[in-house]
Amino acid sequence: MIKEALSEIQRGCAEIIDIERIEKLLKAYFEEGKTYTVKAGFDPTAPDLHLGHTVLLQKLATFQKYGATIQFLIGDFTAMIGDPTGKNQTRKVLSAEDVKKNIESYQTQAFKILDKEKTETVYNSIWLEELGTVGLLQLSSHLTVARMLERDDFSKRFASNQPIATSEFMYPLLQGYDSVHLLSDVELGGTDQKFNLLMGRQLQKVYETKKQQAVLMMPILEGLDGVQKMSKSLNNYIGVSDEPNDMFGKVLSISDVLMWRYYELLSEKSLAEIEELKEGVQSKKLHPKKVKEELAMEIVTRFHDEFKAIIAKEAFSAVHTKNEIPTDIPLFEASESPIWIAKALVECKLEPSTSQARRDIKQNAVSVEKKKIADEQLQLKSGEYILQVGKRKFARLKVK
RNA sequence: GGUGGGAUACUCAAGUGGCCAACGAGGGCGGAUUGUAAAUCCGCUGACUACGUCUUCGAAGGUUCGAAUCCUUCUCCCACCA
Repeated sequence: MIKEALSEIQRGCAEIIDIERIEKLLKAYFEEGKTYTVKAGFDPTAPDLHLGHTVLLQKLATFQKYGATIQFLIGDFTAMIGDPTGKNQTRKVLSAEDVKKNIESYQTQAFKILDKEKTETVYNSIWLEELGTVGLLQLSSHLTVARMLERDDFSKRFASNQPIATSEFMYPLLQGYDSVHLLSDVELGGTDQKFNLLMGRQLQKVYETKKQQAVLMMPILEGLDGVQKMSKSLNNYIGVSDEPNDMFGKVLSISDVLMWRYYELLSEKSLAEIEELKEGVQSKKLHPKKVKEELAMEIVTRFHDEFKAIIAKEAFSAVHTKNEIPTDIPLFEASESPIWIAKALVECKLEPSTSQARRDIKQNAVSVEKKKIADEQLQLKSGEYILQVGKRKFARLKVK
């Protein structure tokens, strides 16, 4: 029982520090029903969650299954500094208002995965504001500049003469202090958080809390391109609020190699099952596309429901396999009649400019009513048209 | 505070008076192929109903028939010294 739980917890992890402690916590839970706390911090800067975030959330949900209470820490105070991790630039400071605004949307999305009953939401502004200047100075005496510069991201920035704000040095200390205050048993974070996470351990010791949190690090999920980390700014993400059709399509668009990564980190299937699928594909008993579809179904079902997932799958196959036109295309109304095709494409937001539209027409990428057009001077007279650019951009246009 | 160097399109990076809407690479987009996979090949990649016009090379002025390129001022960044 404990073993099973432990292996489920270990799955997909990049690194675990002090796994013995986790084992002890599990033992206490199974044998005596004792619960424990798992802390995870959230920087309320990105109100739109994507699958990269859910890797961590899913792991938290696993802990909840095995007796943990999640300390869902909103870094409303630290967000005002901005986590320097992985940044090569000083981050813009968020206003208190922005922070507040983001939290709500963040949580509604997070509770699609987490069990609300076993989650305790805490805000670090409460104790960090109380800390005061004296407390802050005491806290900062526990970390030397040399130690701080050991950190990869800082040392790189330092070496390449990029600015590092003094406040950024405070970030790991404050995050660590959160663990002191919350008496966390375990803390979860991304691999990029290692330094910050370990700081919590160290500070718990310094402040004699009689706890030393175990640290569990999850890998950073790659985005759709398979190379860079999933992020909104790189536009390579699958958002938890994406429409079913979009979500399904995006999963299908990832590469076969990346698919296994997603399986490991996002699927609920057991590792054994995944291994079986892998072998099936390798021995050519299974078509990789089928396997990918299965993953897409699972993900869409999680964030929407099974019915919608089935619809999405059908819509996908209609459009891409049978080459039909999707049913849910946006409708636009032309500003004039007749309207020049290039202008029409811009008005339907299929193209950013008439120049681009013309180029695409030249390249044989534009269809009207499923027929490729070659004449870039084409005028659309009154009627309704289905316009298409490339393989996946559609719009319906009404010309008066 | 002193002395030098730099800022070019989404990113990196050429270009030092006309041949520059600006080499090249990456990315992106499109076409062929396909499973909206990978790999490969080809084309496009400032705007404008366009063999032309307009706006772009940190900002503002100036010199010139003509400037990304020269001059002046300003802003930001960096190096070395203090």
